[in-house]
Amino acid sequence: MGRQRGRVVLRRIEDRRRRRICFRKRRAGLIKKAEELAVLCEADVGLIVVNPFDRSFHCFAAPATHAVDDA
Amino acid sequence: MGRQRGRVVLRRIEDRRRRRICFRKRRAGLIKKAEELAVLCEADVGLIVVNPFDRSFHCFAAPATHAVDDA
DNA sequence: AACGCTATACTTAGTAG
DNA sequence: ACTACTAAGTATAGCGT
Repeated sequence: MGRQRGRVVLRRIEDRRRRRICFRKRRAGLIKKAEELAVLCEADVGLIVVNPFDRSFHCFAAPATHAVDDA
Repeated sequence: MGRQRGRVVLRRIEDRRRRRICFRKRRAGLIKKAEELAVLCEADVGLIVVNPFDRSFHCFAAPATHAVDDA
């Protein structure tokens, strides 16, 4: 079980089912990384990912998670 | 050498120098992940990261890397 | 089709130059 | 302060459920 040997080839995944699964997993990973960058380094990060299967989209904006100094 | 033991704590890095180094490394990693998601899954991805140290920013838009069917 | 597992690949915190 | 190295942590491809 587990992953097979071999590097990830940077090319469109032709098989629709595998592409869909990969999308779901990597979108989650990307959003997590964006949140981490924003928190760890106090950076403003904006991210939008469009789901190619149903055209819905996920949006992430880091500034909202910062403490706002509006004194 | 190498990394010390311990999980990454999701909290602002207080030391400025370490925060700066972390920012550069993680921004590069995040952009790479965004590109991979776009190519592998043919998804539209938009990303903007503002450098908290000089307010410059990096922008990434995935649709530009897709083959555009404008026939 | 979505969720859990896990072997393997990838990222990165700290160090050295 | 940038580049390179590398140990250790993290993400994920393929499989099973």
